[in-house]
Amino acid sequence: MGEKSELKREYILKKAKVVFAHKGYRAVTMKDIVEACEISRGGLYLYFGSTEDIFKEILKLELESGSEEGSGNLSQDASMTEILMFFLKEQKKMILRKKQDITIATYEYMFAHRGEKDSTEMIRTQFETGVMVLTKIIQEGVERGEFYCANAKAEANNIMYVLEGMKVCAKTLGLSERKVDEELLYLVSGLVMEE
Amino acid sequence: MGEKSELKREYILKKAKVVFAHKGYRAVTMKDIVEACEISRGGLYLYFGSTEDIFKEILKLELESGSEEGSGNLSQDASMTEILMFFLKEQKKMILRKKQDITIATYEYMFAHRGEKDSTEMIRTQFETGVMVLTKIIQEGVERGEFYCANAKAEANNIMYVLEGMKVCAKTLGLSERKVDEELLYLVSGLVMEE
Amino acid sequence: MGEKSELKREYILKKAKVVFAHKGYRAVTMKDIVEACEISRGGLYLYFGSTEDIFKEILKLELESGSEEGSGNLSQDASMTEILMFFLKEQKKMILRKKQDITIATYEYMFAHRGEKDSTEMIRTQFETGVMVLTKIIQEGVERGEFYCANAKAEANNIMYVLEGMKVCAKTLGLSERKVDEELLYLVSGLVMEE
Amino acid sequence: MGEKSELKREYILKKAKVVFAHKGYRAVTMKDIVEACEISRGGLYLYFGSTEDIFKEILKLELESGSEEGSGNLSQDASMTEILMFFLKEQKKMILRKKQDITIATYEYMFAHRGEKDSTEMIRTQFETGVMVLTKIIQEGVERGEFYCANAKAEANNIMYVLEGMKVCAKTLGLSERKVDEELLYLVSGLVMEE
DNA sequence: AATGAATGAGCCTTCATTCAT
DNA sequence: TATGAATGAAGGCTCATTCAT
Repeated sequence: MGEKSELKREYILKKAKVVFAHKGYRAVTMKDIVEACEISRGGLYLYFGSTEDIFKEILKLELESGSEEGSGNLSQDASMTEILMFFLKEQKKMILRKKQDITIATYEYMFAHRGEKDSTEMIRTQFETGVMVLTKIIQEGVERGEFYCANAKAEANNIMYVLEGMKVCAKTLGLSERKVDEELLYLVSGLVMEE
Repeated sequence: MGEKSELKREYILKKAKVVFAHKGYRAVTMKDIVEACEISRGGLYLYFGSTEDIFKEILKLELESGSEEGSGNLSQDASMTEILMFFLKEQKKMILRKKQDITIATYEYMFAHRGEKDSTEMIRTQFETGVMVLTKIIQEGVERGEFYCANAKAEANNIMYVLEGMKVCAKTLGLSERKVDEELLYLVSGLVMEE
Repeated sequence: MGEKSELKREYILKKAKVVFAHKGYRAVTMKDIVEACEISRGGLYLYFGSTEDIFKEILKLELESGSEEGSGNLSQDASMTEILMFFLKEQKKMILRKKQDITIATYEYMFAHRGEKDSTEMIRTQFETGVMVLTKIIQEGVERGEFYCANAKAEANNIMYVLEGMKVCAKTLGLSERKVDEELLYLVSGLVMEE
Repeated sequence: MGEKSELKREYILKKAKVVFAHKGYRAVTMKDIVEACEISRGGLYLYFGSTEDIFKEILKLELESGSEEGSGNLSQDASMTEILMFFLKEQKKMILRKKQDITIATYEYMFAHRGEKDSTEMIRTQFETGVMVLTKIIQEGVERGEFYCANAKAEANNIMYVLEGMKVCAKTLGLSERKVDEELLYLVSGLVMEE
């Protein structure tokens, strides 16, 4: 597979992502993707064998790009509160995002493949990474005297569950930006020293 | 449709619930349910017109039965801590339940019908009821001097998001009983006075 | 079968006729008729074994009632022109009739059973009766010097074909009352002496 | 869809026409056509979405081919009587035709879609064209002194109704060639001067 | 690499007909 | 007589997947 095919793969994934964002995971058919890509049925099969294959790939790219973002843009002498706020702001974006949002498809994918270790591995890793990052932030904050927290790890887990809860609520019940802000504020206010 | 058919309706719902618990919402076909019920194709259509109809009914019964449970079994002089623990223990059961568990199907149903107000109404109500109940418990606990909490409503919301987060994690990433216990303990420990 | 059942038969036929008038012949199902009659499925089968049975019966009654009408209401010293006009006016009613009109159903029935001698017998008889009646009218008119016609039988046939043609056109292409009047007038004007 | 598929479309239409000729319009199922064509169910749906689509197409072709025929084959110095006879002979063919005859299907189609303007448009046009052609023939015949007719338009309409009447009688009651000949002869004899 | 026609399995839905009550 | 639940056949439609070109 030369460069050219690699470009086509990416093209397909880009178009397919839109489809998954619209229709979720289970409802998407190879036909949907073929139509979105405006290529032939056979053509698609040269690159991907099933909607599952395609979605896995999209999900992988999504998670990779996600982990890259988290890093940059913060001046090195930022306070831990600032860093925490930044982390939460990123999460807020994901919770409220509408365009190119494959959250629902991802949940459906995981429901469909629950029990298959390697299908959910990526997501589990992402969650655990979140816990780790938060733990570090909180610990550092405590050490610097910015935060008060008796158990950083537990608090980190707690925050991650809250975020996950809001994510799923946003996609099912709907969630206003105000509600998200209130909740995130509450989380932070539980940590910072003035408590 | 007399008494007899009412029994059959219930029979179908019972069998169908097992199917939805196994396969989620979208993957379930009328054929699946016909086979689970060991009745004829046409026979099923006498009672329900689609998997959606059937699932809606199951969901309604589920939520109704859920709201009935919450009430009883607590002596009237129970401490608010005991009442909170009871509430959380019920939630824990739902988070970890394996048999007859239509959690995944319910999420899929909501994804499939997001945006349709009346389809998600029941669930939204349930969530809001949870918030209200928790708020009352916390307020009463604060008044009695059992709990410390500056903002009962916000804390109640926070707890509900955590519970939702754990519910969805349990169905996707998997969640051990120990993890759930740890988290619930952490939630309670954040409220009780010794803090 | 007592009186009571006879009444029920008639009730069913009355209700079924409305259904056939609405939906034609082929599209009508036993279910349609059951619903129109507001009786049970099994109940209908006690009286009729199929939509064909029912329609045959309706058609028989229709044709019988039709032949009764033709007779009355003309003073015995009416001119042949008047009698012819009366005949054509009756035909016109049938061509333009909208309510309780089973013309389309009848055509569909005959198409479905073409080749079965006894199914179409009634209709053939009706047509031939029409030819005979017209022939008599014309002959008598010629004898009385009211009409001019070299071949009464051929003219009668001709008129019957025109009527049949207008009937089918009315049900397919649509036909205004004016058009029918023009055509009937043309037919009569071809007969009366002033030609 | 290239040339090849166009061939297949035509192949399907050819086979389907036989089915419609045999079974009429309403009774024909996609399965019938699939079997007549010896292709797969899905294969048929690549070309046509319903029996209605297929029949519409067949009808269109039928009417187009019909209008082409009428033209040629008459020497330019033919008498109007000859031209009229030719026209009627063509009609006679259509009235008595047995093979590839979709007359019944066409009536059923119109009954099923009565009231839908564009579904019946083609047929209405055909009828009106018939009237126009006949009117011209008669007028010309009168001018040349071959025919006697006080009202060409009315006579043309009259003839068209007769033809329609015979067509529908042929498909319902049955009509012998002799009967048709008698009637057509009577029509002509009513026009030519010797009257 | 790419096309898109073709296949056949599978689900949805409706109906005529039966039968226990 | 009358009911209406139940059955199973039949037809509609869509989709994943293959394959000749």
